[in-house]
Amino acid sequence: MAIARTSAFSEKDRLLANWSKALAHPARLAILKSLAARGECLCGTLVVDLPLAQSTVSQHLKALKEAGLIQGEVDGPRSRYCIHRKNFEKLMKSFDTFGAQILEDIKDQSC
Amino acid sequence: MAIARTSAFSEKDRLLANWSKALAHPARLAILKSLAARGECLCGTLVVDLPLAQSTVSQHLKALKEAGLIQGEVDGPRSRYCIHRKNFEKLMKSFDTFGAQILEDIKDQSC
DNA sequence: ATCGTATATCGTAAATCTACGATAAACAAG
DNA sequence: CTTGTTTATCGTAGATTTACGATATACGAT
Repeated sequence: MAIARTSAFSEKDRLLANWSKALAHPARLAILKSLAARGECLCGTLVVDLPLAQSTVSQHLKALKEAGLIQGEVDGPRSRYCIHRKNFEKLMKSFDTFGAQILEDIKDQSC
Repeated sequence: MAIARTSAFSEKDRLLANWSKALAHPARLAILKSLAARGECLCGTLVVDLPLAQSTVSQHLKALKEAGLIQGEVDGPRSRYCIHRKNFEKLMKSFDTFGAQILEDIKDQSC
């Protein structure tokens, strides 16, 4: 972004845009799917699943965590992650609401 | 991005990530909502709705068009845009499928 | 205490994104 | 044909993203 102009938009739009950004990389989608399929899992497990360096995976995990979509707990020298169910549900609901409104609005349009 | 590594991921994930990226800016969300609410509309109309310069709005429109979420037709010296209903429906379906799978996977998990 | 393992963070480079003004292009109107 | 209007594109600056290796940190094990 340049000279972040985002403050000029609605809170709702900014939130949804932020969540979209969290999903806007295939590695992060893959991480979410992996976490869901495996239950909770260690960073190291994700690293072997992904074609990325350990530090890069760690960075993507941080992004997902900051977006609130996953949570992590320390387990000895390891980190165990899992999906933040409540927030993930909120995310999906937001998308759904957004999409439903659009589709409702255009349902009688010719274009 | 650096040295785009995206080719290493599944086609599906890349597609959804790409769509997410299209939604990952409040201006583009605002444009989609505006287009839906107004039916089709001119670039100029969007410009007055948004706190952005004309060239910036045009850039966002281009991004949405390249993502397939809107379509535009030339109308004299103007451009008239509207939502690409079919692709938008696909987008929503993709999100829904993705989210539903995750939620299904984690439904019995304690985390 | 030392060593090994797992993960986060730092530093950095390249790519991309976002924004703007300036300009080009396309057309209607006169 | 010239003028004015509308939109796209170009050039550019600054911020952010993505990636990696190297290092720091945290802890278990010996």
